[in-house]
Order: sequence, then C-alpha cells, then structure tokens
Amino acid sequence: MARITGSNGARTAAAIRRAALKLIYRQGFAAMNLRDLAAEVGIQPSSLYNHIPGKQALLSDMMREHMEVLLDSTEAALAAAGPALMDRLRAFIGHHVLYHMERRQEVYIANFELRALDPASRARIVALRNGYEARLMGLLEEGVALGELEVADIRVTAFAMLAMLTGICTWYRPGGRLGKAELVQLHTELALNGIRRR
Amino acid sequence: MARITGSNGARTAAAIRRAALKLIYRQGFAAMNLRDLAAEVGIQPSSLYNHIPGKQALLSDMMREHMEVLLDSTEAALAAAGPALMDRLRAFIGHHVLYHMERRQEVYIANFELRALDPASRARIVALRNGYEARLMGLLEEGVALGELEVADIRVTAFAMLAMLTGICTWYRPGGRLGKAELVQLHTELALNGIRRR
DNA sequence: TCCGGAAACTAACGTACCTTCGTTTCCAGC
DNA sequence: GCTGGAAACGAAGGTACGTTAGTTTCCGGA
Repeated sequence: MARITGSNGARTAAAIRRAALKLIYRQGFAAMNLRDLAAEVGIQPSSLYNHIPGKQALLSDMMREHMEVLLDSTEAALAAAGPALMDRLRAFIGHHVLYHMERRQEVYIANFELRALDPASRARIVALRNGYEARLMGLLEEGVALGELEVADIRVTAFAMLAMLTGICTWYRPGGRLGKAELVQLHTELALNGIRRR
Repeated sequence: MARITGSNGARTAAAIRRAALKLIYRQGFAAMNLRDLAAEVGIQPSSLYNHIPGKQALLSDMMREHMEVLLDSTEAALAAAGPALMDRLRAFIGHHVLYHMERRQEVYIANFELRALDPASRARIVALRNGYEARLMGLLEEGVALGELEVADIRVTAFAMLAMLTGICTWYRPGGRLGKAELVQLHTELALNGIRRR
C-alpha cells in the first residue's frame, strides 16, 4: 500500500489540526501521543510528517494561529462598535465571551499549554497575549479619564475581568441550560457592575 | 551504598510532595518524570517507591489532601466571621483569594490536572469541588432571599466569581507591586460590586 | 547491645514514544 | 499519456519512561 485513493494534502492537514485540538483539549499536549493523533485522523503515525514538522511545531503553529484570529476578530468587533467608550467596552466583553464559548478548545489550549512550548515560541505567544490584555487596559483607562468608570487598579481589574470572562470556557457546553446570548448578557453585566461609576 | 546517614521516612515523603508540587506546577503532570522528581528530592528514582505507590497515586493523593485543606479552612473562615450574611460572604471571598495566593501551586494543579486522574479519583475530587462551589451558591441564595444581593443567575454568577477570584493564582507572585492585603481588598470589591443591590 | 524493618542503592526489564528511512501508489500539470 | 512530486505505507532505530527486583546500610525500639 502507499498513497491512498482520494487523499488530499490540504484536507489531511486540516484534519490533523482538528484532531490535535480535540486530543490536546481532552488530555493535554504532553499526554497526547502521535499514534493516537494519527489514528484519529485515520492515517499512520509516520504520515503525519508529510504535513507537520513535528509534535512541538504543531502546537506552536496552532497557538500562533489562534492568537492571531483572536486579535483580528477583536479588532473587527471594536471597529464595528460605536465610537462611544461604553459601546466599545461592551463590544470587547461580548466578543470575548462569545469567542470563548465558540472556540473554547483553542482558548483552553492557548491558556494552559504555554508551558509546553519551547522558549522562543512561548515568547511570541506571550507577546500576542500581552497585546490583547493591553487592549482592555486601554479601554479601562479611557473610561477612567472620561469619568465613566471607577477602577481602583487598572492592571488587576483587567486581569480579574479577563479571568472571569475566560472562565466560561471551562464549563460551557452547547445545548446547556442557557444560550449563548443569555450568557453574554449575564457576563457583560457582571463585568460592568464591578467597574461602573455608581 | 544503601540507606543514607540521616535519612528519615517522613522527611523524604514530605520532600517528595514538595518537589512534585514544584515540578507539576511548572511542567504539568504528564510532562513530569520520576527521574527528574527523584533528582529534585536528591534520591534515586526507585527510592521513590518506598514512599509512594506510583506516579498516578501521588497526584491523586496530593489533590485529595489539597481539597480537604481548602474545604476545612473555608469552613473555619466562615465560622470565624460574624453571623451577618455580608460578613460571611466577605469571609468566603477573602479566604479564597488569600488561599489562592498562598497556595497557588496546589490550586493550579487541582484545577488543571483533573484530566490526568483516573476516573475514580477524578470523581472524588470533582465531588469535593462541587461542595465548595455549592457553599458559595448557598451564600448567594441567602443574600438574594434577604434582599441584599441582586443576582440574575446564581449558578453562572458563582462560576464567574470563582473564575475571577481564582485567576489571581495565574499571575500573582510574592514580592510584586501589590501586597496580599491590597489584592484581597481589590478583589473583594470587584466581586461584590458585581452582585450588590444598588 | 542487638535485631527487625525502614530507606536507600544499583541494575535492569519491558514498553511506548517521536522520528527517520525507503518504498509504493496516486494525482495533476504539461 | 507521461512524469514528477505529493501523500500514504511498513519497518525500525534510539531514547526515555515507569516500575520491579535484589541488595545494602542505617535507625530505633526491646
């Protein structure tokens, strides 16, 4: 046997990403092995190397792509919002929650597999994440300057908000008691109540 | 060579726990290997088996012990607080934040290594964690009944609060810009502002 | 002081993992 | 219709891991 009828490079590469996402999310990167990954894709372990340089590179590529999508879609959401600060803040929060529900596997991996990366890749990902956090801090600062927000400590508040909003991807499952729109609404109010001027 | 001068069972067992905590926190359970663990303790890999039944049991024992400490110290903090609901709620939040700063390694592991456990151990730990979460939900319900809190959804709110408060153990380091007391204060206000009746 | 067991050592077993190699078959552009 | 490269295969190399076995030395209670 050799090349299989109907095989296609792009399709297999995508299947590998999808399978890796599922397995890393379920077991963690270190616990995932390439035999299981190949089996999930439906090919032999050695065939993986036609599409990826190695196990490590697979993870860092996936994480970098994820961070870029997160940053780009965040910018799009902010651009689509009105110019008023509170509109942009609501857009940021709403987008964050929605994104974390819809791509909770990518998010979970990006948050908790940083330590599995080689130092160079980690530095790149951390830089992207810092940029994301800085975006929220900028909005908070703006709100304070405008007198619309009351924030004791920008940095701690931003971290606390992000932790709260990110938490949803540890328990949310589609088809649960509450729908996405309701959860976005609930989290937006919880987050804003914590900082809104009274 | 054989038994080393000055060796002591209890001391070595404690050193193993301490070293495992450090290594699992840094690399994850699956990525930690017993050779590195033994080296960190200063003994040979096989000597570990004088103190632990195996790698898997080490993790589940550590996690169970951690959850019991968390639950017990929470009860103590609640008992020490005044009878008023808001006092107990503040005690819960303050204790949670402080505990998560002081034992951030244990907490981090307990939160993110659940998937590394065998199903039976995982069920035990999850049950303990559910009890902890239920404790907070109980306080929120009480507050709503008393008219002191405004909570749209008890369950989601409790999860959001816990995520926010737990987030501190991902970035807090002793000796940072803010002290423990300040961080407890900041987080308490952020959490309460989100739910307090206005 | 003596002795049983605790606690360490060295050596090694079997497995499982990531990766490489060489080969074979299929697809696509000319 | 040919042909070069893409994409799969089977087999295996080399390492690292968890764990066991057997042995040796030290501690602490009688």
